[in-house]
Amino acid sequence: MLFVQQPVFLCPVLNQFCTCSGYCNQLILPNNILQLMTLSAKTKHAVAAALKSLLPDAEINSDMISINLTKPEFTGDYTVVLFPFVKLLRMKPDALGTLLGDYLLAHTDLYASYAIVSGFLNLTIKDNVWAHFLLNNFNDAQFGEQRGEAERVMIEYSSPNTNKPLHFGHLRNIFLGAAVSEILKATGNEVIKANLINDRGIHICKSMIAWQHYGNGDTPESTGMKGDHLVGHYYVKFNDVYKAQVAELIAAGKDEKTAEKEAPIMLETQEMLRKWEAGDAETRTLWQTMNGWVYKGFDVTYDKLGVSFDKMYYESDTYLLGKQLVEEGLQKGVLFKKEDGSVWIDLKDEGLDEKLLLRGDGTSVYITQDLGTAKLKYDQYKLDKSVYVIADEQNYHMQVLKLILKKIGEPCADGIHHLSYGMVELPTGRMKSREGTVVDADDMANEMIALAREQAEAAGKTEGFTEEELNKLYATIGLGALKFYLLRVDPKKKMIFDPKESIDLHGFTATFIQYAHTRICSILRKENLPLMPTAQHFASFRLTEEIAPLEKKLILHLEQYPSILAAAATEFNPSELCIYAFQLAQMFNSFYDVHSISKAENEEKKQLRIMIVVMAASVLRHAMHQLGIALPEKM
RNA sequence: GGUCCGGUAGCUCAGUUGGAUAGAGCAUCAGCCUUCUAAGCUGGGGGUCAUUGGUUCGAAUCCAAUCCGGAUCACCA
Repeated sequence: MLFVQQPVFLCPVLNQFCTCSGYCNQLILPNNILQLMTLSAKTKHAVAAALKSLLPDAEINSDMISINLTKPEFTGDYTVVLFPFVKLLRMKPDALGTLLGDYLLAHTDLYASYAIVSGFLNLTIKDNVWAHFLLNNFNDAQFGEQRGEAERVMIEYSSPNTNKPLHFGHLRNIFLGAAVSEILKATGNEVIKANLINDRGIHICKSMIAWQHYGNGDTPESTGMKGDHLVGHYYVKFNDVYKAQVAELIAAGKDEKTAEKEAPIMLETQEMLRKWEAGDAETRTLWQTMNGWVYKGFDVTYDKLGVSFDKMYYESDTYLLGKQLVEEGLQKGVLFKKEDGSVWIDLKDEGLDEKLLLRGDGTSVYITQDLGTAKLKYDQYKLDKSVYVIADEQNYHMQVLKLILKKIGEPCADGIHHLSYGMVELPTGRMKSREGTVVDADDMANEMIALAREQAEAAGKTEGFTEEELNKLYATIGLGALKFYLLRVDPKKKMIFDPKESIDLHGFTATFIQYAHTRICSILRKENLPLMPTAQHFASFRLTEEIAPLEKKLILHLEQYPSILAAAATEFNPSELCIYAFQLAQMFNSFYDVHSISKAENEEKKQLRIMIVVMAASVLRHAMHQLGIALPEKM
């Protein structure tokens, strides 16, 4: 089995870390090293070595060598941009290109031909290099994965409040966190998936108060409602009552601020929070009961979405942490105390403001507990990295958090990374659960599954399935479409979702990719082959004919997968895999339309094409698996 | 007001450290099912890359200014 290694060798030609293992001074690399490098990397090395040999005096650094995929309208596979050298070497692009092209052809075994078009050297890779690549990798289910120095990474995501059900915006967070976890695992890291539940505070008490007053003893069992939805219902109820009371007080002559402070239900809620903090038995029991309902509801949703966690943190356990860190900071002189006893940090030198860390009465604020939790995580797991999947509205908060830890001298500071994502908005603006303008996560999932059913039935695709198989299939398609829809966009961009328009099952979607996969499965069934045929099946394969353009396009794209996966990992960006997989499926569909496998021109073509589609299906499965999307064999 | 993020086709989005004539999907129009699954394929129309200036062989990409949208700057969480 072949794995792309972590770049750990300092390459003498490129003067940077890469996979060449230091062999690249020699133009012909040892076979075992060659196999580990992508053709793009090999080409970069070959060009570097060629320039060094041809023009030993020229000062050429690796940044100047830019290797791109050749644009489809030109002949070639990889393109070397010649302009950066032109000025330095005082040579015309064509002359340099010829020199370089001839040298590469004479001294390496990779290129069949070259062409120079207005300053670009287009290199065509030999067909047998592609054939080798296929034979070596076509049935490697782990193609693209890395086994390097693993880092231990915690990824915190989801992190819900226990006063309402999950909504569409949470789904983006959950899918991002789950996908990034898988991507980091596939690139050689040890991943701990964590969920920090916000289970206490005034907002939790709001649903509790409303339930006490208006709940009539309702339970999930008595009403048949999912626990999180039942509790969420009373959260909305609280706000309705609160608004009415405030309006009443204003009508009675109070100003708005006073009215908001003095609304009876708000006073009751604050009293309840005080009782909770004092450990009042009755309050705690109610709190546990209602949170229990919510957790049961969340479990159902997480289970349906196919996500899980390795470690749960509860804010009721962690909210008192962090005070000790503040003490340390005071002793070190990093923090200071104001006259009223409150503790602050001065971040003006960093372009920020002063920030409060402890109130005058010694109680914590939001960021205090986050400081403590960051340290707790680090101490428990000795993390190299700690990733927080949190919406971009908290960019400032996370920046301050990291800065404070750094100033206090906590070792956990360096590993903290905020995976910031844009909010999902409705055409009318932000979703507000208080106002009931949310798209519920459970509803959304169910609607997507129903849509999958509707479209399958309309297309007459239900034959040959049992009812059970169909239900499973609709879930795979519907949830796949939902995940893909939320993951295909660059995380940092905000999204607008219009509930009136359903999520599409055509075009740039998971369904499109799933469909391409089922077509490949269908081909293999017809050929009586398993999804992963053995290498022996192709033992007699010899390439004698030219590889057709649509065949080559697929092979070339497959060869890119390891670098795409690696980029998705370093940038914490699953959307790169979405785009990659969609393009691969697209290329397959075009290929499929033109080249038959069952009726291939000859046995050689048949074998070549089978290797291509087997590998395409395998890479599609791998890429989609990272996103939590399954690919059915039939649909 | 300070800081940060964004502005690319009617809509939703791609566009690697600056590279060739700015690309997909949706929508729209025109074709393609006796042939491995048409949830598919092929083609057409559709662009002042917010604006202006700069940097250079070359700018959607880098710099500056301006305009528009959003987030944030609490002894809330």
